[in-house]
Amino acid sequence: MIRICIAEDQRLLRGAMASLLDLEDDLEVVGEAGDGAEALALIDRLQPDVCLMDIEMPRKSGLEVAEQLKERRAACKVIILTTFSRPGYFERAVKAGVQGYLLKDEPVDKLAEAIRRVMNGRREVSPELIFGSLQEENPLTPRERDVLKLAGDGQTANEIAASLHLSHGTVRNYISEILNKLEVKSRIEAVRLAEDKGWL
Amino acid sequence: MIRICIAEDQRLLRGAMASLLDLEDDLEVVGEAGDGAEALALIDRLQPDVCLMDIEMPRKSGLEVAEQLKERRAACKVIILTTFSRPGYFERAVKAGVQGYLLKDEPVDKLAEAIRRVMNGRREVSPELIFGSLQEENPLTPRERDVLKLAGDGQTANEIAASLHLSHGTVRNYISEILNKLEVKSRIEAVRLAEDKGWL
DNA sequence: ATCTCCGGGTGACAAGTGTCACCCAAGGGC
DNA sequence: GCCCTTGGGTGACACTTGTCACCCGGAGAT
Repeated sequence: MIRICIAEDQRLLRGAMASLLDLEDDLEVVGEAGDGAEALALIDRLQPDVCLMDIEMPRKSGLEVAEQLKERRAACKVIILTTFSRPGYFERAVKAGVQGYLLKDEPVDKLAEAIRRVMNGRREVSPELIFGSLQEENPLTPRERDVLKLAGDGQTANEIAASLHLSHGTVRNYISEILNKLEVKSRIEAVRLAEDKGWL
Repeated sequence: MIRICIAEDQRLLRGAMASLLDLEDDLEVVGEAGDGAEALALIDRLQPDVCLMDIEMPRKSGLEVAEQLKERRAACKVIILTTFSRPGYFERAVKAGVQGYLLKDEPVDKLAEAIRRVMNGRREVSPELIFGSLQEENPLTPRERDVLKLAGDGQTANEIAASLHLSHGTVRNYISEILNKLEVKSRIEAVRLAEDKGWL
């Protein structure tokens, strides 16, 4: 019997997946979590074989949870299950050593099969990921990311400078550099593009 | 037997809901669509009793579909099923005469019940909507919305002016007005806020 | 010990942004 | 006929943005 935890913030989808997986003879959903922090606690307590993990959840993202599980050398395997085929997310997930990365666009019947295959030591990845995203890695340095995040909140160059203890001019240099790395003409486009790719 | 169509772009959720609803004796899922245009065609062809409708879908949003069904005086009832409790969406849905508006955060078991109640002539609305959103109506005029949308794509005042056949100065007046209606300091914040509220 | 790279900084310029006061024409209401 | 609102416009001002050329000091490589 494979013991499963589900971490997913949309109650509807979470409940629906749990009901369906429970119908399978060899699968058992032992716990459900509605956010990342809860998921981590649940896995600690229940020691399931595998966890289906959404990425964008309140309190702690699925990627953070996966990273922390890796740190603690937890036995629980992780299958990321998300809407987004953002290259940045995928890259981070792989580095966190997850066993699977599936898109919510996959048909339901693939789900149980994927879980079984992962339990047999295989890796499961939705094909879109390999094509679309690989090798399109994050061109932004950590500092540039900091700047861009704040710009995304609508902060002005001066405000960003204050938040980051930099000078006003330096911030503008960073932004200028970001714009030409991303090949766009304004902060707004840069923020949109970076968010879209999961580069934050 | 209640005949149901499901319009939802996430295949996983769509499939899961279909399987679960089909387990109920009095419900039958007769069709599934992955985008708005497909949904409209499907409803035309199959004449189901009720349609579960996501909002943010490719090609045509669930709100557009609902509006067009109303225009054609279609018999099919509509239950909106979405992640977003955006006031603007809810308002539009009500105007389009939908019978239900549920959040994907609802537990699964509510779903079948909601469908039955709607078929009995009742209205079904997730409680969050009433509180959070009502009476927080869109403060933007149609023209202001046009301007803000383009600004959201990263267009400059001049570009927006050209797209809308306005003068550069007028565009800036609009933006200035938008900023103080929305009580924010920059276009970026304005775009974020408006998108978040569903005011587009 | 020198060289080069890198994070950070400066100053100047052109263009874009936000604000404000004010203008004009077309309707609507009365 | 008059008043008021509405959509659009102008011009000026101060500030912010984006770009560019160039400077500085510390760390690594050789």
